[in-house]
Amino acid sequence: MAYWLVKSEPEAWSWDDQTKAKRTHWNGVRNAQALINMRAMKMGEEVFFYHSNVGKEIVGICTVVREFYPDPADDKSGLVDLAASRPLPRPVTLAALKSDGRFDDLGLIRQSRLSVMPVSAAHWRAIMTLAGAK
DNA sequence: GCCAACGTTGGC
DNA sequence: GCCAACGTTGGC
Repeated sequence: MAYWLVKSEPEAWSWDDQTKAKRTHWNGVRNAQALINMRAMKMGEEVFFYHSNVGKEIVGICTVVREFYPDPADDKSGLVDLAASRPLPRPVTLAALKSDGRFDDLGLIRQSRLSVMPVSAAHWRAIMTLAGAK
């Protein structure tokens, strides 16, 4: 069971939008590394939903409801489907992760431009604790 | 196949 | 709004 993190600018697509939509096609990813990560996502795996630019915090958790498939509209891209699962009781900010010290090798901090990345089980648990979630 | 120029992302 | 980091493009 792997864990993931996806980023979205809330002005383009926010956690509220994701919650209302129930299930979305996560499309428009062109970055090679992000696509490799998307290919590795399996049904039912959990994904942190991070607000970039505005908020800069992890706000909720989605689950993978459809594994990677090619984008019919763009042969250089592909999709996974994500469904909102639950919000975090307390969002975890980028500043909090940076000042904590345990997350220096988290993709979000190490490679800030990557939009889809794996999260280790240890990091996942630590972030869940910071969020006041189980 | 190299690399300079350019575009985009995202933190500050 | 600025700029660093990094990906992509195109001329050679």
